[in-house]
Amino acid sequence: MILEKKKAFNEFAAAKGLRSTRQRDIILDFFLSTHQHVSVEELYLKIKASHPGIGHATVYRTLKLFTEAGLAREILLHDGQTRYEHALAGEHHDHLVCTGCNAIIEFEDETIEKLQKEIATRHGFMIRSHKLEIYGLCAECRAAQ
Amino acid sequence: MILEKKKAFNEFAAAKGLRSTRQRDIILDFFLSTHQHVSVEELYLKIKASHPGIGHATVYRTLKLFTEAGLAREILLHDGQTRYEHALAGEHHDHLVCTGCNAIIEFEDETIEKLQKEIATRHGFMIRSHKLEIYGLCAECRAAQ
DNA sequence: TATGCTTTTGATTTTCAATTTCAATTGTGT
DNA sequence: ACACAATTGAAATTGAAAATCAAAAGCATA
Ligand SMILES: [Mn+2]
Ligand SMILES: [Mn+2]
Ligand SMILES: [Zn+2]
Ligand SMILES: [Zn+2]
Repeated sequence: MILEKKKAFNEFAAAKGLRSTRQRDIILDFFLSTHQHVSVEELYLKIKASHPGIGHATVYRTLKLFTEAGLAREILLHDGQTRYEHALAGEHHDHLVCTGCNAIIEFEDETIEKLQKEIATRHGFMIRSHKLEIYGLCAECRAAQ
Repeated sequence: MILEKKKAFNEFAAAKGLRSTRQRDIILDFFLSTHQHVSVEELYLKIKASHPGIGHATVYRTLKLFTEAGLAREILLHDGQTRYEHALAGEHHDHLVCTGCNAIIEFEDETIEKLQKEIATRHGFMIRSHKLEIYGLCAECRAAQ
């Protein structure tokens, strides 16, 4: 799993003529070992603990590279922080976001996806991407009210 | 239409103990006479032309008030600028956003709304709001390719 | 292994939207 | 008119993200 992702990134880097650097290896290791939906700052701080030399800019740049390589997906929720999640080829999902505890629940709905395509067709629109986010309170936060 | 909105805001202001000010009247007039999905900066510049004294901060603050009052809805698309649209009581819609010409097409789909509720229920989640944005190219931008 | 060229890095600066600050101004009840 | 709280707006601040650029590192070649 992790090895496959590393291989995929190496192939992407080779195809693009990118150099292999210690920093990119470290950032990839940390990214692959995080939970989903990590923010750049969170990842940066985690890395900094054991690799104090690595800078903000490199983390920002490298996550963009991972996205380009298809390993990561950028998530922009309503809190002004860009987050990244692990992207799996051919996989797509949307998010339920708890405004109480910031938990994120993933879901997929084939019917919703299909209806979106129909709406786009009806308007002569060609879909490139979409985002569906449902904000509210998760079961625990509702109980804690 | 416009008079009703003004009345609605006055009632909200009265209930909240807000004072009636020249600035809020002006900003409301301009907001009500704009097209949909206006950014704060766009609205500020429009107002500034005839009312140079009005400041950024007041426009920001007042649009937040309109949102609280239910006259406006905040829209955060992928361009880093908060936009506001006219909110109509009981009305909801989502957006097709053209990345070519920045056109925004509105749509409603009862089935999608219903499916979202079902998904939320399945996860014990209480919905407070949601956003569905479909990004891509509108018919004209496709043709112009 | 050394050379030379190019990419990459990271401290720092810059950007930009949005918010905060706070002294001056304004609205409102008395 | 007065008192006092709310409001305003210029300016400063914030925070995320991008840009800058000299130094460091990677890599092809000798
Ligand atoms: Mn996810
Ligand atoms: Mn709209
Ligand atoms: Zn929660
Ligand atoms: Zn278009």
